[in-house]
Amino acid sequence: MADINQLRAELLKGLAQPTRLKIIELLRDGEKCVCEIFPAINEEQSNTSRHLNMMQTSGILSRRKDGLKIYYAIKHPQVLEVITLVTALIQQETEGRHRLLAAA
Amino acid sequence: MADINQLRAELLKGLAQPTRLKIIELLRDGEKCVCEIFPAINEEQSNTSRHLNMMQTSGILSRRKDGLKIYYAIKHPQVLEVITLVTALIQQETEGRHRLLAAA
DNA sequence: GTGGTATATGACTATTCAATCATTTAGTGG
DNA sequence: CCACTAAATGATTGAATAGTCATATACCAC
Repeated sequence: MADINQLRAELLKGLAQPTRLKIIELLRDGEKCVCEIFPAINEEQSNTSRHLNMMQTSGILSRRKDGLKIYYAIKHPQVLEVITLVTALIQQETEGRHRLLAAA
Repeated sequence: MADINQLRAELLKGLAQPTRLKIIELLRDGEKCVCEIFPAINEEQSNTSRHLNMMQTSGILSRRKDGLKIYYAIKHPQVLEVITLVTALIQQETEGRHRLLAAA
């Protein structure tokens, strides 16, 4: 019996990192190769490659080979929905804190 | 200008851990005190306390004091929606892998 | 074949994280 | 005051993580 929370945690860990979130944002408008991604997010090629590989393994990204280049893309639209929800959550939190500050 | 991806990553990190996900599952049916939570998830009191504190700080849980006891609860329903999405994602992934295996 | 470009990987470092045990703090009731 | 219960915290350990640099691998064109 695979521990569902273990699987959930692994998937979520794939999203819970700023560099990886930057990559996902970049891939919103379609697949890109590594050579496009790493300059766009201003990270080392090797570091970018590791993050991409990690997200592909955990099912967040898909990978397509075309000659020399390897194209990565967001595999499931739900990933973007998760980010939307998280963003809304942060906004609510921020508003809550502002309300507290204003009341103080 | 606060880095939105930094904030998103911090929030997601609060969810991306099996013990914390177990706690969230437990809190689905309402607030519980630490003394109820740690035996239910079979973790040390101190470890449970750290996770609870961490999730409260990152805005995932709310905290209420009542005498000796401290009650934690899920603060925003979106947290549960995120978990629902992630679960659906995992299911799709698992199905995809089964299809590949069947085809092989 | 050579040379060049794209990606992945090995080795390493510094940091963060989860967990444990012992202790402390805070609240309750006698 | 004391004894007791609930929760948090200091100190520590081992494992995981993100990042870097150098190198290896894979593919293409000549």
